Amino acid sequence: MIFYEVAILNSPLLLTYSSNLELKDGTFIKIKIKNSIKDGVVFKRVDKPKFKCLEVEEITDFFLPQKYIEIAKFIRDYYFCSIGDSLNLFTPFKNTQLTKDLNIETDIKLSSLQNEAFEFINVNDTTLLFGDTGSGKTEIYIKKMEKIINDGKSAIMLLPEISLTPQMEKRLKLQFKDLIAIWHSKVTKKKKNEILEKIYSGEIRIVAGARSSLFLPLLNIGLIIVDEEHDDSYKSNQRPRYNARDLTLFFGKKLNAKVILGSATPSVSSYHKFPHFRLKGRFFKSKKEVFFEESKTEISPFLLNEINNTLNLKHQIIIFLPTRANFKYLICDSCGKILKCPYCEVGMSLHKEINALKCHYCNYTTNLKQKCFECGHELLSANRIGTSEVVELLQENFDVVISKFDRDEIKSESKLKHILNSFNDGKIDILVGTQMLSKGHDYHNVNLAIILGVDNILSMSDFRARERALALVIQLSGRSGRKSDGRVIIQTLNIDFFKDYLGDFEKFIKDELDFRKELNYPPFTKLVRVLFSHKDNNKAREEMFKMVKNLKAFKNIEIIGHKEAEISKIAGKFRYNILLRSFSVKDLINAINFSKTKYCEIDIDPVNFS
DNA sequence: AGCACGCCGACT
DNA sequence: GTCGGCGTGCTC
Repeated sequence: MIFYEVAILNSPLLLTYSSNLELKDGTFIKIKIKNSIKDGVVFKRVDKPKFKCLEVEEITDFFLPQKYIEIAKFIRDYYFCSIGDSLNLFTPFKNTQLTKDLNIETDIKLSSLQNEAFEFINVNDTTLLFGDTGSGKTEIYIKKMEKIINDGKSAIMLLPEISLTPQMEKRLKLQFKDLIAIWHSKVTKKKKNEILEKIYSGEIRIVAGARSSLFLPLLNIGLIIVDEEHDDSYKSNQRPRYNARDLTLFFGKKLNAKVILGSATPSVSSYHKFPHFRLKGRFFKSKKEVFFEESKTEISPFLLNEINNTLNLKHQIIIFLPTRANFKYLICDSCGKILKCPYCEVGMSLHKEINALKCHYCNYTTNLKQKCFECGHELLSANRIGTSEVVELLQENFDVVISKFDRDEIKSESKLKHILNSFNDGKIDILVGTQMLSKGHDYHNVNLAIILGVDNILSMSDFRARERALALVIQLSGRSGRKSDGRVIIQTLNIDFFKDYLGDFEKFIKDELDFRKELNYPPFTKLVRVLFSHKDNNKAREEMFKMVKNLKAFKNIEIIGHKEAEISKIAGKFRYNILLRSFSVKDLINAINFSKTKYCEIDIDPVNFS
């Protein structure tokens, strides 16, 4: 009998099992635990233990190569999860892969500037491709992928889930035919299995997809591209809270693959860390005019007039708002309290079209209440303005087709395709939407982009609020006038900020880096959030204090704050946060390892502080 | 006494 | 994670 330590997938356990056979580390097996069959991965061979142990139930032909196990260990150590949780991210390899020599040719011709970028990528392990909207980043990606395929390797291209646009898909499929697959959460299980079989057989050599694509079993990866690298959706918001963009660099080093990070509005930290190539200019030379309206969020007579003029010219309009639904909480006219979710400390959002109140954190839904929860008063009024209300308001003023474009409206991929097609075919005149609007969609005939409520993003208590707000406004502005002249109207009380930087994001990054250096913020330091959540409020608070006390014994780390979370309750659990900072990653990780308690969740490099 | 529920510790 | 043991507390 040979004994093995086995990592149980999706579990903190590492248990010992036996087998007559010699098993390689990384072999996927089935084992019995408390009389039920679970999936496990052979982690390492061990000596015969003192306790009696069970035999392995089944040995599969799935496995992870040694280098991937090393990556999994890194994820375990860096993001503070069990090896089982870390291994669970990966889709295993299967012993049938074949490598085929291929010679493909795309019909992409690069401009001389694009060729310069191509050469720049060749001489650097990691490149930040800082290219304006429409400057031709995708052509460079395609050309690079073509070369990788002809070198006998494979490639992964990461995109934010939401920006896996039908256009991008069409474009890649046109160039790479059956060599490429698209992978994201909305692909059906059946389709995913088909894709996997083709990855195993070597038919598929490129995957373009959301962050989970990084963990697919492509053989001999030579290139990993992270498009829209600034996007926060690369960060997972469940354990392990990894950031796929950051992990890409570790994958690149381990697998000896080239990494390209691309964005028109790169993150301040990527700009600081990696050599960049600047791609300026646009293919469709067009004029763009930016106007500011110094006001709070409202559809003003000025905006109505602008909309009217654009419609008269038979052009289309996009209108952005920062949150879905009506972003509208009900407030009691008598006691002034906001109607809150019974399970979360957040206001219930008004969804008029289904006559309901919804909690955007736990999804609790209730009928539209007529009375105040607190005092029973019957006159409730709403503050703030959301997509539904804008649609309603515009519909009263204009006899045109107006569609919503947010997470409530776009529930499936077919719905996304349908609305985008209708919009590009001119069947819809105005699109009113949230962040979704900004994600790389190619609207041909949009001449007016209206940006509302950006001050809500700018004023968030988060050191990246300025970066996020400016990037969003630039991305949205890029949606207007892609093939003809465009107008952009920004409603804000912070005109100076946008005026200074809208035309020069690089200047913003440089100023912001000075600012962050001064204030000891990333990328000059490392931040960690530690979250405590428990249904017993006292328990959650006490656990936080326990860890704060433990942490005080360690040097070179700073406890920036420890307090009740901004959203103090979600789904019935009370929440507390500790925010830590250090110049030394090592000291920080060490301190956490020796201070953490059972109920804490560690969030390294957080993007969300609430 | 009998049963439901929730907490906690073990699982190899 | 998930299961089962056990203690608390309520009902018959």
